[in-house]
Amino acid sequence: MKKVTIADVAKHAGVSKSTVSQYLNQRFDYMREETKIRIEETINELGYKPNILARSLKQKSTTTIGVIVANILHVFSTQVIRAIEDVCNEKDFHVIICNADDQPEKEKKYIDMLRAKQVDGLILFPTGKNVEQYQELISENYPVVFIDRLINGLQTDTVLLDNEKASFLAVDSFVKHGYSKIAVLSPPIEPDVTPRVERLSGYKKALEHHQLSIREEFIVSGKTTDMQSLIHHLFQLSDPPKAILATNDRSLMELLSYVKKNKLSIPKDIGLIGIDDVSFADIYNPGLTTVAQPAFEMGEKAAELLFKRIQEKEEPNQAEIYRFEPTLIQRESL
Amino acid sequence: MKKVTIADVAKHAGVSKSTVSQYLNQRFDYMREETKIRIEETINELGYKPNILARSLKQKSTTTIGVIVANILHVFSTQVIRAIEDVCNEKDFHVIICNADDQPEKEKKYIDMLRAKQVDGLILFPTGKNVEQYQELISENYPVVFIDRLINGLQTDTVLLDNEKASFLAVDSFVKHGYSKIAVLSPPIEPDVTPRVERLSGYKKALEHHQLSIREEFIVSGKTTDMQSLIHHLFQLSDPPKAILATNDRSLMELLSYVKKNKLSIPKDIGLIGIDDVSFADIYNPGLTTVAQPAFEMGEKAAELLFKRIQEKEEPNQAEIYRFEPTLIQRESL
DNA sequence: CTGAAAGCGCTTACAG
DNA sequence: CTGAAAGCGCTTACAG
Repeated sequence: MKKVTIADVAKHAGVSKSTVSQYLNQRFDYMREETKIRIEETINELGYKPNILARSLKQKSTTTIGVIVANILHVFSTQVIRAIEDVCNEKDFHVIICNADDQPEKEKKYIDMLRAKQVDGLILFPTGKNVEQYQELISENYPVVFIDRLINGLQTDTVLLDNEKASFLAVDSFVKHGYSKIAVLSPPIEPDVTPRVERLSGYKKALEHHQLSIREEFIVSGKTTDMQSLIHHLFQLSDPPKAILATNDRSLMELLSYVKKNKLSIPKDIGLIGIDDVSFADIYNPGLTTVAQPAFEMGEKAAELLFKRIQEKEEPNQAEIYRFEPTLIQRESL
Repeated sequence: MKKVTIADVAKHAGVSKSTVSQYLNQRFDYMREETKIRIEETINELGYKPNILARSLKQKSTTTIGVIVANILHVFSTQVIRAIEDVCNEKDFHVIICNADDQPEKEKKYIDMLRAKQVDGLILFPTGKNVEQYQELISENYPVVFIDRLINGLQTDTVLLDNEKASFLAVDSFVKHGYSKIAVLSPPIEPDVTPRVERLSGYKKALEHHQLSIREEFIVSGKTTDMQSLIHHLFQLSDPPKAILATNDRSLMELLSYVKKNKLSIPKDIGLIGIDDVSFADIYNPGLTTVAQPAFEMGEKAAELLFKRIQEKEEPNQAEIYRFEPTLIQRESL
C-alpha cells in the first residue's frame, strides 16, 4: 500500500500541486467550480490523506500543545487535563500528555521531547527542580503556562489554588463543629511544591486565627509508604488529635486506610476533612467532607492563557499569577 | 529568538550538514575525533535542538503511537494506558491518548487525526460503530491492535478479558455465601460492547450452572442517568434480590450511591460484587469484593503486539484473540 | 573521513 | 484562475 501524496492527486486530477494545496486549505477564491469537483473526486478515489507532518514543517505550527503533569495519580491532575483537552478540542488543537512521575529527570526529558516535536506551547505542573530549563523556555519566549505550583522568580503565567484559603475553610469548619485538637496530614513538604507549603502555612494561620496553639507533633508529613506508621504515631500521642486535615487525595486515602484497619469510627473517634474532592466522597460511609478545587476552571484558564501566548508570541507580555477559590463541601465526616 | 538548524551548526563548525547529521545519529564509524568534538561544542554553544518533525518526514516514522479509548472515565482504561506508556517509554516511543467519549464520530475524527500525524500504530478501545474505518486500517495493513472489545469479522489482534469468567467468579462467590437471588446491574447492552454482552451471558450461564433460574426482572441495564430509578425498581419487586453483581465501576458507583441514600446495609440488606477493582474498594466500609481485570498485563500485551506489527509491517501475520483471566478479590461486601 | 545533491510531502509567494 | 519553483529541516545514498 503505497502512500498517496498531493503529487499523485495533482497528476490524476490534471492540475498542479499548488492547486490541490489551495483546495485542501479551503482557498477557493480563485478556483473554478469544475477544478474543485475534479480534485474532490480524485481525493476520494485515491483515498488521499494529508500528511500533517509535512504541513507542520512548512507552517511552523503543529496545532499541538504539550502538558506535563508532576504526577498523574492525583485527581486534580486528571481533572485539569480534561479541561485543557476540552478547550483544545474547540480550537482544533491536539494535546500530548506526559507524566513526570515526580521525577525531575523525566520532566526534563519530556520538555526536550515535546519541543523537539515542535509543540506550539507547554502547560507544566512543574516538579520545581529544573529551574534552569524553565528559565530557558521563558527567555526564549516560548509559550508556557505553569499550574499548581509557583516557581519563585520565574516570569510566567501561573494558575494556582488559593491554598491557604483551602486550609482555612477546613480548620474553620472543624472549629465550628467544636474541634480544637486538629492535626494535619501532608505529603513531604518540599519548598517548591507550593500546595503543600501553602496548605500547611494556611493550617497554622487558621489555628492562630482561632487562637488555638500549634502543636508540632500534630503536623505530620511524609511519603505514602511511611504514612501508616506516621498516622499510628499520631494516634499514640498521650493527647491525640480529634480531627485531621488531609491536605490531598493521597493522604486522605492513607488516612482512611488506617482508620479502617484500626476500626476507628468517623466522626466519633476522629473528624476528617480532605482537600481534593475525591470521586467516592459522596458514596463513602460516612460521606466525606472535602475542600474542592475548581479544577475545571483552572485547567480552562491555563489553556486560555497559553493560547493567548501562542498568538501574541512577539510581545512578551507581563506574567501574572491567577488564584482560584476552593469550596468546602460539607458531608458527614465531622 | 531564531530557530537554529542543522545548517547553522554545520556552518559554525565548518563541516557539512551531512556530517552534523551523522553526528546526531551516532554514526561515528568514520568520524574523526576532532570533528566530533567540534560539532558537539557548536551544538552546545548555539543551543541547537533537532526538529523531530523534519526527521520524521524523511524517515517515515514518528516513533509515536496513538491510543484511542472509548471512555477514559473507566478505571480500566486509565490502568491500561499506564501500562502502554511504560512499554513505550522503554522503547523510546511516545504515545498520544485520545478519548472518544463513547462517541463514534469523535473516534473517527481521532483515527483520521492520528494517521494524519503519521503515528506508527494505533491501539483502539473501539466504540464498535466505525467498522468500515477499522476495516480500512486493516486492509491497508496499518499496525493496529484492539483491546477490551471484539469486533466481529475483523482480522486484527485483540486483547480481551475473559468476561464470562468474571461473571462466573462473582456468581460462584455469591452462591458459596448462600445467596440465590442474584441480580445484575450493567450499562446499556449494545451488541458491539463485548464486556457488557459477555458479562451478562456469563451471569446467565453461571446461574444455570448452579441451577438457579434466570429472572428477567433481575437483569437491569441502562444509562448512568437512569440507574437510580432502575435500581429503585429492582428493590421494589415483590421478591427482590439479595445480591447484585455490578458489571463495571460506573454501575458499582451508582449502586453504592443508591444503597447509601436509602440507608441499606451491606451485606446485611444486600450483597455486592463489582467487576473492576476500584481504587476505594479496600478502604470502603465495608470493603468491597471485586473481580479485578489484569489491566496492566493487558495493556502490556497490547503494546507488545502493536510493536510486533510495526516491525513486521510487510508480512500481515495472523490475527489472534488474547483472553486474560480475571481474579476475585474477596473483601466484605457479601 | 566528509561533502553535494536529492528528496520526504507539504505551502506559499509570485508570475502569467 | 493555475502552475513552476523555492523552501521547511532533516537524512541518506553516493562520490571522492
